[in-house]
Amino acid sequence: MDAFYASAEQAAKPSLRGKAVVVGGLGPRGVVATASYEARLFGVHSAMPMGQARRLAPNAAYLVPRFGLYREISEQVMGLLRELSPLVEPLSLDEAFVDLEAGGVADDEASARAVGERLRADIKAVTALTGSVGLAVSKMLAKIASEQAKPDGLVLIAPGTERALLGPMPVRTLPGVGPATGDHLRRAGITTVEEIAEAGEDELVRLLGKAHGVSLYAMALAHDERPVVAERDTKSVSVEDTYDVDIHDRVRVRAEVARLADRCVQRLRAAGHSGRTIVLKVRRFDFSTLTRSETLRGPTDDPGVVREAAARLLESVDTTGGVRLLGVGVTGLADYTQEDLFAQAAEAAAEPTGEPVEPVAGEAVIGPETEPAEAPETPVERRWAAGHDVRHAEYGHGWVQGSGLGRVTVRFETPQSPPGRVRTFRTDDPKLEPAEPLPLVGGE
DNA sequence: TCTGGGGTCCTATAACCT
DNA sequence: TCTGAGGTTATAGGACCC
Repeated sequence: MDAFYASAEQAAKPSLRGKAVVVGGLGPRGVVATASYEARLFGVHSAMPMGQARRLAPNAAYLVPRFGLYREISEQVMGLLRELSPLVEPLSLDEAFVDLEAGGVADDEASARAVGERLRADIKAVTALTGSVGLAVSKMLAKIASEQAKPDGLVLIAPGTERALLGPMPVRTLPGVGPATGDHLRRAGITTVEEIAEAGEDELVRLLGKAHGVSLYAMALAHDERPVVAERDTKSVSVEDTYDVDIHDRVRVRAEVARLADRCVQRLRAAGHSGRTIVLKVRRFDFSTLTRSETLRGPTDDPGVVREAAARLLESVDTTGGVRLLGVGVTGLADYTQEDLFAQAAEAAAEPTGEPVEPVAGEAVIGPETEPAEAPETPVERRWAAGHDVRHAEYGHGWVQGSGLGRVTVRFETPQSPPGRVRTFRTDDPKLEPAEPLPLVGGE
């Protein structure tokens, strides 16, 4: 999908069509998730700090991501892909590989092109959004083709032309070459795919290590036999938060870790998993990041157990100087089964820990004397997140354009309406309530 | 106003086992 | 008994991807 989050917001909000739209974290430490093509003209791009984006494009619309909406659209598109082949490998909400050969829908260039164009038309009809299609003999080349096809296009790499096409491209084109590997190669005088091929496998292994060297050399020769894999099992579940202001208070750090552990377990359970290894992640004030992990004797999905392990891990970390991010994760996942529970209970009974599980009381732990004046509590008013849908008793459906100082500004429009009017209300206006996103297509 | 959140995979090292 | 080769696990860190 093209500029997926931003395009979805433009489809939902007629007044934003043709305008610069930036979707991402709006806090002081937010980064850009997606910029619309209009915003990209100002130099805004993914992963850029929001502050920088605002300097480059001060008049763009800045919105918080709405994953629920994106997930619904994603499922519609993945459904269309599965009509083409059982072998569909999603890479993210907005990207997937499809093995057309396995689907029996394309066996030559012309039929592949026809399938691709029909798919693009179907995506547009079903979602009101544009998608791009890359067609080639391997995953790597299909991906490169789809990048070239964006926005709203289709590119087919004809068999036999791969090496010639790849040769002059920068090394960063190849999957697995990021900033670090790119620098590494550049220092060795290698800047194009051609030069990787000329360097030879031995040289690449010497530069980058065994696995990376071998695979990169193969990619440079356009050799990529990786199969399209439909269902890949989840290997880990984690949650993390970056704080608007570094946390110095150790008591507060402990409370946050307990909160994150609970959230992580919620997600773990929702996915029907339990896990054996607990991981704590700490990013300090200077952006240095460290992880600590502990492997239990058996898998768990017990919040108390995860909380305790995370708390233990925290005790081995020095947080003086302040903490910017905390995270808690679980790996070594097992399917949640009744046996696991019994085994766990038996183990717990057989292995006295010496102290009972101390429930962490979240907010209650934070007393005024432990909380320096650095983080003023936001008043207990309703939060109106920029971009979220609302309904007003008189004016109907709209979305939050901005809020602050006890006021919230709403634009009243729907995916099918013309661009709408803006009105401002008090944040506690009883006629205003949060609403679900409306369908982008087919709404009356 | 520098730098999110959710993942995957690879590497190195140490401990332990055979 | 000592030494070594080689496997598996646990742990920590880093690169990369969207």
